[in-house]
Amino acid sequence: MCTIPADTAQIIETSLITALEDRGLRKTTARAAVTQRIELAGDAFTAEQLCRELPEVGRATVYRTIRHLVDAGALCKLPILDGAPMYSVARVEHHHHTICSRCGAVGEFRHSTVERVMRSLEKEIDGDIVGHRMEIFITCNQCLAAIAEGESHD
Amino acid sequence: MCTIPADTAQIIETSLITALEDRGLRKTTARAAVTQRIELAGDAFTAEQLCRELPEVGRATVYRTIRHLVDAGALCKLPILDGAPMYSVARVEHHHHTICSRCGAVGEFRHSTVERVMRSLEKEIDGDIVGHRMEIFITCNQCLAAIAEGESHD
DNA sequence: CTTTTAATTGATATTGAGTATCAATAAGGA
DNA sequence: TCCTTATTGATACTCAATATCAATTAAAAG
Repeated sequence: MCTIPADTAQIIETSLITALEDRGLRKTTARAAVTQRIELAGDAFTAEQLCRELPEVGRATVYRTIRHLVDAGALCKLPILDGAPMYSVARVEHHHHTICSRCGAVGEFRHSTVERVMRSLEKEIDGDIVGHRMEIFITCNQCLAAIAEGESHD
Repeated sequence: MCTIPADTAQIIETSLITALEDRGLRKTTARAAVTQRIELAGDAFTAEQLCRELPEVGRATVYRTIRHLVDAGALCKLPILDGAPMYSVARVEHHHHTICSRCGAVGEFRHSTVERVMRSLEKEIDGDIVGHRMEIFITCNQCLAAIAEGESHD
């Protein structure tokens, strides 16, 4: 039984739910709630966060929907060094991520040089390159400001 | 009570156990067994693999020793996309990893261009860069050979 | 609109990785 | 050798994620 209240249940035509439909999956109330929430939040999130924010959707369904979105290439799975992986909406075809090591905010960037590095590495590497992953750890501007603010109060 | 048999218990002066001693940690039979095993194996490994291979050492101790080695910078923790992280001995100061997506073999490489890319990214990125991580997914030469072998048998 | 069929859901149980606890034990300096 | 403190490891626990499976729902067919 799906117990999603009417206001949450409203199905909005979005790219995430479309990504699921394109894979032959049904457009259900639960999936609409999950994809909508991801899109409205904007930020990166963990599976458990989503579960907490959507108590009306079962955990199993939240996890399944996330997996489908990752399989569809609509979400990126970011393995964090400690703890559960984070997910962020893939807005551009191929990109990398910045992660603020103070607040956890995730950003996206593209850089043509990275692709060029890959090609030049192909000679050095003992096999065929099939993919790569790169994360840059930063202290974001907001956190830098917060730190400066905190110091000025001493 | 430590129940490590005599042959496993032999304490060998190695860089890993030294890394622990340098941090003021005691040279114990259990830690010697763990570090020795890591060095003899050579390959990357998961914590659970180590536990299975060293049933005479308690799980808690295996996990604690790994954590100490990572803290000391003697081991690299590699977050794998699915499942438990892998660990590999850090042989050079700063480097990146290749991971064979077929057999899981982990290699190490350095590339000066990666550092140059970091510097050039500093302008584009919204904050201070404090670190980065990069993994290249490959099909290693052994796997390429195995695939070719398999195909020739059709 | 109703029927039909297969996909989907979600409460629950289960797995698996990793950590906390704490009494017993071992390391290593005095 | 003794003494103090770090270390160990059996156990219980937490947390993330998955498997199970009867009840429910989507949507295609009639």
